[in-house]
Amino acid sequence: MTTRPRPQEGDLAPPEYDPHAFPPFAVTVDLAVLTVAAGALQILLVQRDEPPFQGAWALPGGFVLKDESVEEAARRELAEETGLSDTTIHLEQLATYGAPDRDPRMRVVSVAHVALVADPPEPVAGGDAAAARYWPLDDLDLPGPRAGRRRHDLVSLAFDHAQIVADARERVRAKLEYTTLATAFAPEPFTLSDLRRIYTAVWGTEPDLANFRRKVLSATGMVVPEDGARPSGGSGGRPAQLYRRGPAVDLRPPMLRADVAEVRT
Amino acid sequence: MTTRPRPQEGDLAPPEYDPHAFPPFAVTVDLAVLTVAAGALQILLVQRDEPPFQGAWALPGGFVLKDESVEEAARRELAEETGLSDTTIHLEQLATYGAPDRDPRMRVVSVAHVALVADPPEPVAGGDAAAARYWPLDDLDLPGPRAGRRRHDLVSLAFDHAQIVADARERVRAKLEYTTLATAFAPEPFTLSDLRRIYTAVWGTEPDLANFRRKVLSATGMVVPEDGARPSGGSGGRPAQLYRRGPAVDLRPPMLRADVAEVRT
DNA sequence: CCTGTAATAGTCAAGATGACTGTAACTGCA
DNA sequence: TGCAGTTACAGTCATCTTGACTATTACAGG
Repeated sequence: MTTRPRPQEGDLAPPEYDPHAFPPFAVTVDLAVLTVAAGALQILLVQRDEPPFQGAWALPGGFVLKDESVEEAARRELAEETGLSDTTIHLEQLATYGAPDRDPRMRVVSVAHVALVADPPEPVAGGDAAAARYWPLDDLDLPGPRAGRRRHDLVSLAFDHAQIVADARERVRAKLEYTTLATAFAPEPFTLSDLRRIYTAVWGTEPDLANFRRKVLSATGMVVPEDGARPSGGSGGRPAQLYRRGPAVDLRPPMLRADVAEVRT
Repeated sequence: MTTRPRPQEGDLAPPEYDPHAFPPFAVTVDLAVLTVAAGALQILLVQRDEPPFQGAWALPGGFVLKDESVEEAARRELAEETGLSDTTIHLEQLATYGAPDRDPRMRVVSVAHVALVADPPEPVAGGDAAAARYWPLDDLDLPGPRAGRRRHDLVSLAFDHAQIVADARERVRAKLEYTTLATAFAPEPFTLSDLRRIYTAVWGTEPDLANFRRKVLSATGMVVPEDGARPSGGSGGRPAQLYRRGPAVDLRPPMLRADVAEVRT
């Protein structure tokens, strides 16, 4: 049995109820705000204005306040950092990161979230950030196999945020397989080519054009055709049918990536 | 902008570094320790010995200590509650639950984990628990559709633990589809019938016998045959080939459940 | 009106799945 | 010893899905 630390004063724990001593933690939310732009998966980062990791790029985030839930804190930070207060934005919990030394200042447990936005506005640098912008994930120094880029060309991230970004990417890659989540990346209305470009950007491989169409259209409820106007492409070629997001959330059977290793460690 | 609470004294946050005020939280881990026994998916619960929810059944868990990671806390609690200190036990993070009122005593954020154990020993009731035992999930009052049981026949859980258990079940059901995780429920060595009984218990539906065999055996690295002894069944019938867990973790293409609704909200 | 480009439609073989039927190897009992 | 019951294992066949292609259609621009 491990020894428990001594009791701690705190206005949240009335003495008559407090059953045990407990160590106080700061709880934060970190946001992996992802979008697809210029054919690449991109993520919102803010440049830190103060130590530690001053000048380094980090995920936006902040403390969970006294009277809000973790989910509410994530929505609030998302609105503050992106200007997107839309409650229809896809936001889901990713995982919680709680190594004792992940923040040198104090004991912080961070609940990371993934948000998927279509066509976001320019981000605003908040109070504690020198700058804010979207970065292609291929430009970041993330754990795991790097595809032929030298390390010093890559942006390195503060704290354990590289791990969080890598986990977020894997989550999204997997979810494109067995959910209709790709539609959350596309501004409405969209064409099937738009949707395929999203898969290409996220997976790094290009699904076969005709088979992709067949799969998406046969998946009931993934997309619904937008009747009426089907504007000209603009760049030559036959104008495409427009679609909106459908009510389905699962994609069954899934659309599998080709090149995933069978054995993972 | 929300007003931030006033600074708080704490030995973890040296004043010269502390950049912001932050509200202190207790951080706990909750464990959903699952096993398959008597043809049913079962979960380890402890009976609470003190208020709130005195006498009610709850998930085992405890505080994350000052110098351990969240994962270490989960492993420690798992060993304390089940007597299983084996590091090979499958333990993964589920989600974090942080509603402000989830514990009436104080502000607690809990990182829930799922553990899968094969053939666990009798649990020991720890210091703050009156009893500890495995319960079939079908006997618990969980959110979501209840299959023809009257509510007052069911055990209700403390705090938001019913939601956590429901989420844990859905996680495990889904993971049996696209990973080889079912083997974690089976004591080694096991037969293919043992493995099929696990799918039956977790999903609530019985995969076709022959097709299940074909799928598992054609999935490279899911199981490896145990050569040598193939003991008699004991209960009549042809003795079965024995297997051990293979190195593969993913099951591609997945083995899909039949009856999942296409549209989820 | 011809050419380039992108969208859409269809074809065909290979692979995977669902629903079966048949055979083998054991135990227990008459 | 042999028969019935039980479980494991093997194989078949139609259907569904996928991967890899090949047309055809509808536009823009010269």
